[in-house]
Amino acid sequence: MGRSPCCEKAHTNKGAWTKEEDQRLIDYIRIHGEGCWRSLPKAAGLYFSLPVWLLRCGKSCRLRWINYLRPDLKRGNFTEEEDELIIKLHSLLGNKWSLIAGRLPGRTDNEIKNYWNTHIKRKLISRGLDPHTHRPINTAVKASRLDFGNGSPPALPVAQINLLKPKTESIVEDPNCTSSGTTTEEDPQPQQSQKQQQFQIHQAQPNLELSIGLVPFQSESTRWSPSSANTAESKLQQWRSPFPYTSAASMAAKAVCLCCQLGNQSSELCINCQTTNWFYRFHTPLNS
DNA sequence: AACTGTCCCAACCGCCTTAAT
DNA sequence: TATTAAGGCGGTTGGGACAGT
Repeated sequence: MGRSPCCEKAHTNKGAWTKEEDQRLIDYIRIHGEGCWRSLPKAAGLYFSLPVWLLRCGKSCRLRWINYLRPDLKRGNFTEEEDELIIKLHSLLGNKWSLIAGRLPGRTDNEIKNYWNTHIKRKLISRGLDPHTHRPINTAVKASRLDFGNGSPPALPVAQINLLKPKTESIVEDPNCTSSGTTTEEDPQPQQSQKQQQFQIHQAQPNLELSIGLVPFQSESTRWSPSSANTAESKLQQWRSPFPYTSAASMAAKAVCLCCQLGNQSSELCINCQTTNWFYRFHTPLNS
């Protein structure tokens, strides 16, 4: 019945890896390649090997290889370009670290996750942006009241307006707020209850999950296929596909310009999007 | 020098999905 | 088809490094 266990859990090592363990793992993967972590520990002599008992489960081997030993890892500090790209990708994908890592060659999901929690969060806060929602912290509630200054929102193509329609449920979790509960830098809650706030914001704001379809010039059928439309990967694909990006910076910059295009079809990078990750234009009068 | 607090990151934990039996 | 464990992922934690007192 079922699979046989890869190792005896009671006899596995935990904690920091030794150089010897690392070397055995590297040697094995150099010869046999990645994959089949299940059989690796025994084959690599990491499991029940004498004279030194080095006991690691396949899961631990995989983690060690992916996050630390892989030869294609970049190491070193993140560049400004990488910072911005991570911020842009996070605004689209949320805490999908593996997807974000997939767009940053040489970086691991664990590395990006750590870097986000230790650096970028603070960076966004210092810019006055909520690291969960990527919206301006102080204007979030005010902006939710749909004050468009001249009394009407910026013009959007009809198909895009449909995509931006809020869901019909009265209270729905913000899809961009599914991140960890570890953050402690939250602003103090105002008098209003959280549910009331969610309701109010949700009533007034575009559905961010849907608004991610940043592909104004694709046909409706290719942009919104029901089977794939809701996955983070498909959103990213939709966002990325029309442009042959040549660098992280151009990729990130183009993403912002796309946001502008939602409103005015202009290829110019608007100043509001530059400073507020494009949410600005939906919440605040452009000329105020 | 010793202590304390903070930062950082490697590694672990637990859950969900996929695949083997 | 049911069962079971591997694989993969995001969240969390432990401990070393460092700075300040």
